[in-house]
Amino acid sequence: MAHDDDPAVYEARWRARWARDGLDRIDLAHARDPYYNLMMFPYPSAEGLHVGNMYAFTGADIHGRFQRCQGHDVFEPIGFDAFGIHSENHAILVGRHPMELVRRNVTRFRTQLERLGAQFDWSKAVDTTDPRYYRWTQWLFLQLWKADLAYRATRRVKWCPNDLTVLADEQVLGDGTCERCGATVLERELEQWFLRITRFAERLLAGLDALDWSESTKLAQRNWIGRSEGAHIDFPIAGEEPLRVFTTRPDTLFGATFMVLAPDHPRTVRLADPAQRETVAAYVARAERRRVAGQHAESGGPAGVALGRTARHPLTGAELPLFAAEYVLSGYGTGAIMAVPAHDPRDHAFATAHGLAIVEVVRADQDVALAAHVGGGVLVNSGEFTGLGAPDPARERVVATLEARGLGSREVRYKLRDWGISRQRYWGPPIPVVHCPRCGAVPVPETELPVVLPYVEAFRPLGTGSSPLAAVPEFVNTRCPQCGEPARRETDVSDTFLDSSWYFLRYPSADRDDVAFDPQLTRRWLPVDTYIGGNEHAVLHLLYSRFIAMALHDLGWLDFEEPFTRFRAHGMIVSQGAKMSKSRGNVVNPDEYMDRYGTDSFRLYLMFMGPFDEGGDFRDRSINGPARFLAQLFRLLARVEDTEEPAALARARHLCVQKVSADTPQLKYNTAIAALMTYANSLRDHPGPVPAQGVRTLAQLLAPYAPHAAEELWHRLGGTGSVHRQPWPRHDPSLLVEEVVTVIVAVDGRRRDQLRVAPGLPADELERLALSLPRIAALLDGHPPRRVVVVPDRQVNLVLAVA
RNA sequence: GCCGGGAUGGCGGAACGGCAGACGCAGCGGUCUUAAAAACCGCGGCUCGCAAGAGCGUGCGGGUUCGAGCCCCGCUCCCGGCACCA
Repeated sequence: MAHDDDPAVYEARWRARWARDGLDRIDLAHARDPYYNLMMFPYPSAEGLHVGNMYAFTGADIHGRFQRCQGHDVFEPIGFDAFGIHSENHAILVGRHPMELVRRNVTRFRTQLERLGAQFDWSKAVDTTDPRYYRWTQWLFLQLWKADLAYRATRRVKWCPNDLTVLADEQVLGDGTCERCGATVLERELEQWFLRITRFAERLLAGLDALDWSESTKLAQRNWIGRSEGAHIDFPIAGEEPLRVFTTRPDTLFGATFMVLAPDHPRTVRLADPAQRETVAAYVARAERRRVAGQHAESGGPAGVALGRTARHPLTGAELPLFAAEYVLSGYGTGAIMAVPAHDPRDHAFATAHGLAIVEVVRADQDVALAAHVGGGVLVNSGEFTGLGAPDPARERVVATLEARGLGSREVRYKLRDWGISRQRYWGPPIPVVHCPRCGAVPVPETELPVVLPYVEAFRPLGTGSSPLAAVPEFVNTRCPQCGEPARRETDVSDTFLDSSWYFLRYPSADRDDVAFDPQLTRRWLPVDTYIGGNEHAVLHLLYSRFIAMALHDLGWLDFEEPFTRFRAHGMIVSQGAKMSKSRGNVVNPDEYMDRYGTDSFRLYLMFMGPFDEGGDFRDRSINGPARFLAQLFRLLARVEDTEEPAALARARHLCVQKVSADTPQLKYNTAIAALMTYANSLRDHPGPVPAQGVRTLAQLLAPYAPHAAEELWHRLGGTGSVHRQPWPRHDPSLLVEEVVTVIVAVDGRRRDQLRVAPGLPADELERLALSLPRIAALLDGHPPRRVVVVPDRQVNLVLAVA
C-alpha cells in the first residue's frame, strides 16, 4: 500500500527529479571550489552489486555529500573496471563472450548504483573496456616506453597453470597459489613487457611520509617496497671473479665463516669443484623443482650442498667454504651471502647442521654456539674494529675500509620488482606494439590508436604462452609502422592494473576524445582530495597509481607527483563472522533489503553498524532500527508547528549539529547517526508541538546519510530548492552550556553521592558542598580528607586512604 | 616468525584519564486494538537486598595514578598483512 511516507514512493521520485535537474553534474571547467571525491571503481561482476560495494560507496558518498554541503563543488565520478581475468574466467565458465557479458553486467550495475542514491556524475562515467578509454591506456604505455620506463625482457615469471597466464608477483599468495583460482603457481621463461617501477622505489617510499593516508596502508607499501640499507662485498676466489654478496650487517664481516649461493645462482654449478659438480647439479635440480612448486626446505636445515671450493675473506684472508642452499634466494640481493652463524639464525641453523665454525663478533650475553645473537653490542674478534659499537658505528667504519680498498661499497636494496604487465589472455587492451623482423619492436603511432581488441569467438587461453589473439591472422598480420614491411602485432594484452592505474586522471576528461586528460581540467581537479577504498589494494593499485603519476609528472604531463592527497581504507563487511562467499552461502543480496526497507534505511544501517574503517557483521534484523528512525521523523511532521523553540530543545539541536558536523568529516558515521537519533528522540519526547526548525535541521544533517528522506522532509516542511544545496547548519557554542551539571562525589575513588549544581563553580566551592553532604559527612566521620581532587563540573574525589 | 588492528551486556557498538554500557537490535512487562501488526510507556551487566543501598564487573596477570576500558610492563586468543629479503 503505497503512501507518501513510503520510501518506495518518494525515493524513486527524488532520484528522477535530481537526474532531471542535473543536481549531481557540475561544471568542471568553471567550478570555483573543486573537491575531488574518489572511490574505487567496481569490477562489474555477474553477481551484481555486492553489499561490500554498497558499504564502500555509501561511506564515500556520505563524505562527498558532506563536502558539498560545506560549499565545495564536489566531483564524484564512478566507472567500471571491466577488463581482466575475473570477467574472462566467468565468460569461459558460462560459455558466453566477455564483450556480451560485460555489457550486460555494466547495465545491471548501473541500475543498482543509481538506486544507491549517490551523487555520481554519470556524465563522466568510464568503462575501461571501451576503446575510447583503452585507447589512452595504450597511449600511456607508449609514453612510458618513450621515456624508457617500459622494456621487454625474458624473465622467469609466475605462471598459473589453470588460468594459463602470467601473474604479477602481487597476484601470487604467500603459499605459492594463484590469488584468482588457488592453483599452485609455476614458473616459465617468457618475453614480457615490464614497467620500471623500481626506478621510483626511493620516491615511492619517501613520498609516503607526507601523505594523509591510513597508517596501515602506508606501512603495507613500505614493507612491499622493502628498502634495506647495507653494502655489497666482494670475496675473492682463486682463479675466478670474486663472489659478490649483499649484507645489511657489514659490521659482522669478521664473523663470516662460510658463504652460501642460491641454488639457481648463475655461478653455483660453475663454481663447484669438478669432483662435486654432479652432486651439486643434482641438488640444484631438486631445489629447482621444489622452488617452482612453491615449497621450500626448512630454513638453514641440512638442505644444501658444499661446492668443494673456498673464497677468501676480504680482510682476514681466511678460507671460507662455499655452499649452495635453498634458504638463499636468487631474487634478492646478489643471490649469494656471507654467512655469519653467530649473528643470524638461518646461518646458525645451517652451520650447526653442517658442523661449520661459529665465531662471535658482537659480544652476546648467551652462548652463540647454541643460538644466534641478532641484536647489537660491542665488536669482538674483529681486528682493527674490535671495541666499536655494532651495528653502528661499526657498519660505517667497515664499509669505509672496504670502499678504500675497492672490496665493497655501500648499497641500498629494495624488495620491489619491476611490474610485468604482459598477459597472454584475450580480455584486456592489446599492447600497442608491432614486431618487425627488420626494425624490432616498434610502437604503434599514437594517431593509429586504439589498437582495437577484435571480437574473437575463440577467446579461451591457448596455454602456449601466447594470447588467443596470436591465432587471429587478421589481427596479427600488419605492416611495420616504420619501414612498411610485413610485421606481426604484439598479441599480449596488458594487466588490468594498468587500466586502473590512471582512471582517476580520465574521469574529468571522460567525454574528450582528443586527449587522455585535459591539462586545464587536470590542474583544477587533481590530485584527488579524498580517496576511499579497500585496503586489499594497499600495495597493488595504490602503488601502481602513484608510480604512474610520478612517471607522468616527470614527463611533464602532471604538475603533481602524488595522485591521492588523502586515502582512507574502509572496513570489510562480513556475514556470520566470515567473509561473504557463495561457497559459504552467507552472501547478502542488497536488493532484497532495499526493496523491503528502502535505500536510505539500508544506507543508514550499513553506516550505523560500526566504525566505517572497521567494517562489521551484517545482521539483517538490526536494519529495523534505522527504518524505525526514519519513520519516526515522518511522524514528527504531524506535530510540527512554527513555534518558538524551547531552550532545552534548542540546546539538544545545537548539540546534534555539533556532533554530526564533527563526526562526519572524520568518517565516524556510526556516532553521527546515533546523535541524529538522540535528537530525534528528544523531539519525539517533547510534549507539545515540535518546532519546525528542529525537523528542518534534522533534514539537513541527515542529507548526506539518507539523501531521499532528507529531501522529502525538507519539502514537506515547505523548503525550496534542494536540501542538498542548503548551507550546512552551524551550532552556537553558547547554547551548549548546561544549566545544571551533575558532579560526582567520590571517597577514595568510589562514587558515594552526587551534587546537582550550576556549571562553573570554583573548586573550593565544590569541595565545600561535597563535604556538607550528609552521606559524605557520615563516611568521613569527622576526619578531614588527606587530599581533595576536584575536576570542575565533573567530580570531587575525597582521599582518605594513605597512599 | 615479523608488522598492524582488536577483545566492553544476549547482539552491533559508545565512552577529552573523571557516573562504563550512549545509540540501536533482540527480549520481557504494559497501553491501544475484537485480534494482530504498527505506535506509545516501562524494565533490563552480575550478586545480595522488600527497599535504601552494598559488593563485583571492559580477555588474563602485574604496575603507574586521588582516579584506568583508556597509560606502562608481561601474557592469551581473534582478525588482517608480510614472510628464508641476508
